[in-house]
Amino acid sequence: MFIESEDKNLVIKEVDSFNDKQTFECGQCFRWQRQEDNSYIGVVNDRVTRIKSNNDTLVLYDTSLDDFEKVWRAYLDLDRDYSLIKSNLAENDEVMKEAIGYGQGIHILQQDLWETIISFIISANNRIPQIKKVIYNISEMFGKKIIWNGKEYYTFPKPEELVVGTEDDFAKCGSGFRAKYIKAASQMIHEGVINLNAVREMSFDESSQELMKIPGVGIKVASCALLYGGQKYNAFPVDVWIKRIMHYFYNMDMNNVNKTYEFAYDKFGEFGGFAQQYLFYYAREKQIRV
DNA sequence: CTGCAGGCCGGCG
DNA sequence: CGCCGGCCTGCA
Repeated sequence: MFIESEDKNLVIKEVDSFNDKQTFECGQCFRWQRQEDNSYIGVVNDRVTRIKSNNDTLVLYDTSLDDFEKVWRAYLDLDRDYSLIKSNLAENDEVMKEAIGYGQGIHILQQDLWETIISFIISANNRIPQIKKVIYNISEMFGKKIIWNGKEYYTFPKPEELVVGTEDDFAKCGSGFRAKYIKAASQMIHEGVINLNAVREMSFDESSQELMKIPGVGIKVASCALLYGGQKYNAFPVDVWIKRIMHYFYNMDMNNVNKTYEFAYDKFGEFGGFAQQYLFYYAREKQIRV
């Protein structure tokens, strides 16, 4: 991988399999918006960028090299050996080989743990467009305004910024019955009842137990938050799509989620999170139904 | 108008 | 314990 600076843009060449659509639309993030030219604009921390991938080349528009090194390089997970992960998962598993073929360019973004906790609380029994809308509204109401290329964007509010919000405020953002969970999560994390720095150091089992002390956080929400925001790569979030595909591919019982979690943990181990992403993307692309 | 979405909670057997 | 109905809200 090497980086060229052209005008105000950065051109990253010989990237290890990064595909923008697959990465931004595999269900892990809610703040990337597809543009008319199929590039994606996203907000991370207090930075904004526009990204377009083309085979092994990645362009970040209106982005400085300094920001790339400080934010985007790690966030986009550009230094990981995805070829190694894929060959490990595909070994002796025709099903995974097939799934990987559909999402070869998926990267697991290294997001902020606090943001993923709130985002996936909002995701419960909800639809993706609505989840995105609620997160945008919350950012607009409680985050900081950023001007980028003459347009307004909003940071995702930090715990101290969100904790001042009332349940009613969150409901006005469209979060529905999850408003009380957002309120509780903000308080518990801001007051240190849940210490995210400590959570980051824990194993997946310990950290998920810790996060599930937050109302509105069950095993699925905890797994998502920890995989996407806590770099716990053995997490294997089981949602409806994963239930379907695990039934379809591995003959798992649709209504025995615990067994699916056990099976995935044993089978995929430290690569569970990556396996989940390939399976999820495949299931959605192929619209796998029971 | 019903049904339902990337789950979770609480009450019941 | 495991099971199951209900849940904000918006959209098909």
